[in-house]
Amino acid sequence: MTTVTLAQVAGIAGVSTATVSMVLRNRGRISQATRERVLKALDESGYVYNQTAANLRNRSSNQVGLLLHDITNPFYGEMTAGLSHEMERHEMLLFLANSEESEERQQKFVDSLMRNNACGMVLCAARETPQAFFDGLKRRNIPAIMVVRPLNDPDFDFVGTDNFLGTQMATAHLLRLGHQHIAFIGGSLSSGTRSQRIGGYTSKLLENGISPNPDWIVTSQASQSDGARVAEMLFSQFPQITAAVCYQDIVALGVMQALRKMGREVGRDFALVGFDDITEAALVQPALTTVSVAAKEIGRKAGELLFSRIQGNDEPPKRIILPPALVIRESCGFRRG
Amino acid sequence: MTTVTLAQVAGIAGVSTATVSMVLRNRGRISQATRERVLKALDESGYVYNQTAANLRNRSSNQVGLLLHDITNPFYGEMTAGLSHEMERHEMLLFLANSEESEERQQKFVDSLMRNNACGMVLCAARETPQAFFDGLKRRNIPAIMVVRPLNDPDFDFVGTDNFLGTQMATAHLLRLGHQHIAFIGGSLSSGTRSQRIGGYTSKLLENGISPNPDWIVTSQASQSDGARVAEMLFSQFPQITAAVCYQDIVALGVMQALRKMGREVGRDFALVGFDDITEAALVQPALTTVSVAAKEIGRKAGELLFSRIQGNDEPPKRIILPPALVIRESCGFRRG
DNA sequence: TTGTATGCGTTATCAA
DNA sequence: TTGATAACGCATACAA
Repeated sequence: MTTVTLAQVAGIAGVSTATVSMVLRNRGRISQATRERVLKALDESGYVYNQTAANLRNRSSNQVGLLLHDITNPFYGEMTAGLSHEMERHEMLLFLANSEESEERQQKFVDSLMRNNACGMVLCAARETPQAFFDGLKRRNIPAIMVVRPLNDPDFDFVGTDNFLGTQMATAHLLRLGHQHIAFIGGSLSSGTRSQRIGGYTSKLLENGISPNPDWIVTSQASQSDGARVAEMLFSQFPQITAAVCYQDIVALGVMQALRKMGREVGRDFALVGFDDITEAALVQPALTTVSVAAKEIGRKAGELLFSRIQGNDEPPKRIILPPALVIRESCGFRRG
Repeated sequence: MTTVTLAQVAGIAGVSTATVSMVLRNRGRISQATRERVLKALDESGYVYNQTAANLRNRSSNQVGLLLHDITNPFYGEMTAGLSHEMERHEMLLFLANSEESEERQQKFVDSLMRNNACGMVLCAARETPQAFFDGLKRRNIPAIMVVRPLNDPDFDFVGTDNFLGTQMATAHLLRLGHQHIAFIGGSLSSGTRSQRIGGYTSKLLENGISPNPDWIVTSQASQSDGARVAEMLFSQFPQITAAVCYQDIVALGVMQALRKMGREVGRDFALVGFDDITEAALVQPALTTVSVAAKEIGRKAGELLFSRIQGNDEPPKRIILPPALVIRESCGFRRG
């Protein structure tokens, strides 16, 4: 399979490379006759456009990067689908990398993007990413959109959800149903997202004259099993708790498991709200009431914004905060006495 | 941010571009003195290697593509993580695209990969992909590994799981527990994966002197609700059925629902086995016995194989079939009378 | 409307 | 051990 070049096509069509190039990109004025001749030669030769050469010549590219910390998390799967769809619309290619929360892998990916002349990126940075990483990014002067994980640095565009409002809605829902003893379960101490979610939870409690009990706010890893473990400890120590707002759906699923094991029935003896609205939330029994954050939409919006930046949009950094929605299913049951 | 080139670095170091290039890639013999001088210049200048130019010059690239039909499916998320990890080990970049089962999007992605001079790809093709697509791929003569969805074309490498063995194991398990009336529920008629799974089921029945009953093999969409619908019809017509092998866990969950509604208790009156080992399988009550497929491992193996092909390995096409594992939980109960 | 010639940033071949 | 220089395949001034 020898590679066919513009020059060879030009040879076949009996024109110059400039002409072929112009036909290819619909630029300049080409007579109908030669255009057809070129098109024919293009077709016959089995020519494949060499984007690499064009990129080098143009000092540009049509490749963007997406850095995630955990692609196996269904939430990010959804988000990726949204971004991917948006990028395809603009004929751009998407590089994917999974940092697995490693700062080193993350840095390697970004360096690789730079070497490959990517024209932009969407990042959900690893948890303990040092500021130096972001400073480096700014120096590079390449469009970069941060997603999902809240970031202090005001110099970056950001697309995410309103975590604070989300848990406010969840907590309000539980309060409306008559619950007074509401726990908050999940997330890790160093998570900014978690801070915001706890903020929504505590503020709504206080609004209703309930002072939050620090013992009822517990951390957990992002897994079902750890959610179960943590919940079991919590509920055996504080049996008076009748409801919980969970940091994530995955954790909520674990909490469900623990409650069942302890002989308590979710939806009757206990009310549970999750966060994320992953697919499983609708599938478990009882179906999980949760806060939906439109992961796909985050991806789409990030893609849209990134594309506009690549096109040269130099407005000041934006923060796009998508409103969450409470999806009421069965895990909170009905109003209590 | 003006881009620094090799030539500029060479200028600073007072050497030629050839020398800088050699230092950069540790090729040729360079004296310690000049090497250090070049390294220093490289560092001071903030030089960024231009992979695009190198690729053009070398007629090569370090970019591979991954085509999926549904990245939001957690199974493919896992697989992607496995592949991504493997690619990173080899300093390769991974392009991702989501066909959403559209043949057109799929073709566009592959074309785009060709234009961008990708050096290989991993594909899980859309369901109704015409043979022409695969033929086109072969003509391109670019390493392509097929994954997960079984393919008839023997010219491609394939990595997937042993669907046949999986349902054999599931069926054998039910037979061991004393069941004689075993149904097969789920999957769509056009699915090759389903054919294999049905093969495992029927062959194991026959091995045990039971002739499969076509009426007990029913299709279903990949949703809980359709699984429930289909199961209800089946069981009300054939109440003698005491066990079922399901095409997918999602379907099995629906079957559970139907059984419950009909007053039959899974794990006591009925034995159920799923396929996939999705997260919910461990969660439902009773927990679902299922066939587990190592998605991450499929990704890893596909990456390994792809890399070897890129390196020039031209052995005949391989079929890597990873063994599934039966995960025994509670949905089959214990041995029957 | 079309052709000529040059450069994008590397690498590799040859000389020196 | 190092330097000059010609590709790699395309795009675009500029000339014709």
